[in-house]
Amino acid sequence: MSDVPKQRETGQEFDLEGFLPYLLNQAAEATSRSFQASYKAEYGMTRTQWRVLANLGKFGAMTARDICRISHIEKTKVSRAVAALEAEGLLQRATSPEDRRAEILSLTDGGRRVFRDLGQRALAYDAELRKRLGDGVATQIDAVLRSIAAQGDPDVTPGDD
Amino acid sequence: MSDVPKQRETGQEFDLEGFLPYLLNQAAEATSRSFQASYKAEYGMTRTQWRVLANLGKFGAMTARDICRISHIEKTKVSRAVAALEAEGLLQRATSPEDRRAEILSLTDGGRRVFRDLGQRALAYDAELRKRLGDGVATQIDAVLRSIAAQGDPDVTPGDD
DNA sequence: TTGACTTGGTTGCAGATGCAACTAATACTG
DNA sequence: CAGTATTAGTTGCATCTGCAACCAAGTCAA
Repeated sequence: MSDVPKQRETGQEFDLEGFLPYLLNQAAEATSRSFQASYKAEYGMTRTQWRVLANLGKFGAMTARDICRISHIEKTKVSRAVAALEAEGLLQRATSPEDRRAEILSLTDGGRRVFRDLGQRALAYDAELRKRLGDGVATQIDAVLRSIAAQGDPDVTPGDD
Repeated sequence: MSDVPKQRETGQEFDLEGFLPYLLNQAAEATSRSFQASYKAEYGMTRTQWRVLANLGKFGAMTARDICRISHIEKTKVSRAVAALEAEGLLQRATSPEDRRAEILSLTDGGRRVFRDLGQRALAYDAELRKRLGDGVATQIDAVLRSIAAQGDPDVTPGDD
């Protein structure tokens, strides 16, 4: 950690604008932010809430823990998002019969309705974005991003979303 | 805003895992987080602080406003990061002679030292990541991400980092 | 010069987050 | 079955962030 293998200062200089974490963040923020308007303005939802809802909408009922695993969102965040969504009547909890610690989460009818609405918007937004990027890129980008997300750093704790 | 053009529910279903904002966030968080250890553990710096420092290190003295323009980080965030970095003795301010509202920011020797150190680590981290991605991808990804960051959404406010 | 408007930066405040500590239910192990 | 270690979720607390309101210096125009 502290034994940087004697890099000559004259080696190469750091270029912020070519630094992947930086570029990824810029791109991620730009897109998330612009789509954010959809769930924030109309439903007063948080990014995390939208994601939790999206996961439940997409994969069906499951526990908070499953959501953490699938989405890599930290459990605290999920916990609070679930509480908020429940308060809004968008999702329900049911103690798992097999493990009374776990709660099976599922969307209510209202939740599903919101999911359908936002899902359609997301689809439209995504399509538009990909169209601008061009087919060639659009088809490759997913795999690349998934790969980066997975590798990020091999030897580091799970982290969150 | 509320006139979703009659999308048949039966059209196509929303696939969270193919949603660019989602994928980008996963990738961005994964990389940023893992690199975060470098500046957080050793220098107790924040992501924003690291970015401000990186910008100053890379582009030299400039005003907070310039940093906002270049990095798209929101001005409040920059303001606080600058205050923190100054408190740590990593940067200095000097009232601009031409415009006394503006402050020319520049790294101190200590700041430059930290920049060199973190810059080298960033370089190493980035190189490793790109190596794993493979040359083909690595050379294209930058342009794509920049394009996404720029387009994100054409008609939306500047936003932040 | 005066008064209205813009611009560089800071601050107040209400959220949103991360991390560690904590509760409750389970799973092991002898 | 007791006793300890795990695991699902929640909560306290100390930041970090976003947005709007707010100064102070500048600009512009009458």
